[in-house]
Amino acid sequence: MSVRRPYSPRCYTGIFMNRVRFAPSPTGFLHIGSARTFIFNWLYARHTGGSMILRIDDTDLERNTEASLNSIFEGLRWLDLGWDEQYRQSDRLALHRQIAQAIFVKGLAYRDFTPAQADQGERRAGDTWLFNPGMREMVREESDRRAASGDRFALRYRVPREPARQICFTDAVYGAQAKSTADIEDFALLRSDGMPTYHLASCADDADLRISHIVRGQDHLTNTFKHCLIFEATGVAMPQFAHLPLLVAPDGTKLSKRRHGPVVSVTTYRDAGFLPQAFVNFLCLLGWSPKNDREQMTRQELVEAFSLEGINRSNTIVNFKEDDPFDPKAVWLNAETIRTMPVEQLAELLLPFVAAAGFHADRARMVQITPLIQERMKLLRDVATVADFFFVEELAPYDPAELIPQKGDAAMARAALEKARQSLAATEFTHDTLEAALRRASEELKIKAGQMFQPIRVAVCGRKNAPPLFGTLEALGKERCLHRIEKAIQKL
RNA sequence: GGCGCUAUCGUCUAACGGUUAGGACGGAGCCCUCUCAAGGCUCAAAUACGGGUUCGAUUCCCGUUAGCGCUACCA
Repeated sequence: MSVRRPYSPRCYTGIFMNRVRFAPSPTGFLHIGSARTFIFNWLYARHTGGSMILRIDDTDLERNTEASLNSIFEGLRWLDLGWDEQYRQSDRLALHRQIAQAIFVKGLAYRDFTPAQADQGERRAGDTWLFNPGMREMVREESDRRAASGDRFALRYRVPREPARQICFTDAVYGAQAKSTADIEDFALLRSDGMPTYHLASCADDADLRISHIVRGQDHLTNTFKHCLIFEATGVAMPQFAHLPLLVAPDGTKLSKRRHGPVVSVTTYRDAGFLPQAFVNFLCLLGWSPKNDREQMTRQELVEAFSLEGINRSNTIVNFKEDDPFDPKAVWLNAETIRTMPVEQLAELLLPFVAAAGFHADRARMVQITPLIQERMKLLRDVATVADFFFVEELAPYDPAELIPQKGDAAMARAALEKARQSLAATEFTHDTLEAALRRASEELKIKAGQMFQPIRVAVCGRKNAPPLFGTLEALGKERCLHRIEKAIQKL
């Protein structure tokens, strides 16, 4: 968990410094949509030299879980972006109640003693509900008397009616927005258990933390009118809003764990061997573009290129399938990142995946193997399927027919392997000498080089498709290669 | 139902009213090549529909359709 840091000196330089926040509620694992929201906030903060604030919005006591909180921190830590300040809403309840009270005292909110509706299924969607009759108009004396007598109530915002008026704001992404108060219901500020609702807590904290830009999912676009009313009632300046298009599944429905499974969880990508840098790059491209056809970008390039103007307005499909849970673009970006990574660094990252697959390799060994598999991996976990034969003593059983070369037969395979055994036994195991020796051997046998190499490849790797032969032989070492060739000859 | 938002290749997207509608991923093919990759080249693939405005609409306006979001003490 990140330590709460004091304001950096730069923050003292002025009240005009941008302040953005990411405010997840700990009611589930870190969702990729949330991760994208975090990233966009972070990029905006870094691009403008502002501050990034993490605020845990945990006012829903019923649904909060410790596991979920851990998952959020785990996911954010993996993204490796960091933040400047950290808060927890549940530490700030006094502030929320104080703001609610202030709104109530101004007459802009009222007590609603109607019991909470448990039977929402009964309600027909046809009705437009605005407020509970009798509650909005209740005289203050009666309201006070019932409250004093212990009747439970929710505190509701008294949305202006008769005359209704337009609530307006300008969204940095969606442009000018307006909605009549005639279409806004008297939303709750405090629940009957005294806990603040999301709307109240969020606005109170945004105001108190002097958030300058609220960058969040488009599902909040219509909620923003309510938030405008709260900011107005509180008498603070409104922040700027920027709503992000939603991430949806290939069928167009909202991403959800229940329907779409682990593909919506950030840790799934981490565990499969995505690199945070590639994953962040991928998420940035969902609903934002630098408008210059750039796609592969470093973190620094993203910070420099990011702008709210580059954000799109339509929902974005995360293109996963039942049998292939990862968006091909994400996989490609990851593979590109793997390919351009320094060998030592990649080798280091691969070690835990090797261990997770039940193999053993030390750092030096991994550094030796990595160049051979680097451009053959899309995800770090692929090391288990691409390099398995480097890690085992005895190869898993394979079909001896694989040993037979193109346009050849078992006799040719046998001749090639026997020649190889003899030749390799007398050869120094370095790439160039191996190549020279085996090419010479194929010439002596009067067969094509490819017909010579395939039986050897299958003999030492246990399959036809494998890394380049000479480097592989070198990495495997003479003893092991000769042993495997011997076993292959026996199979024929 | 009400209110709001959105609509360019399969997907992510570009195109301050004038382009053969561009790029990327994925797909197909060819080249390279010891297999597989990687790399190079090529191809297929889009402005939801209908009206306007305009000399000219992907672009501006209206409508239709579709999708998404919000909608009584979830966030």
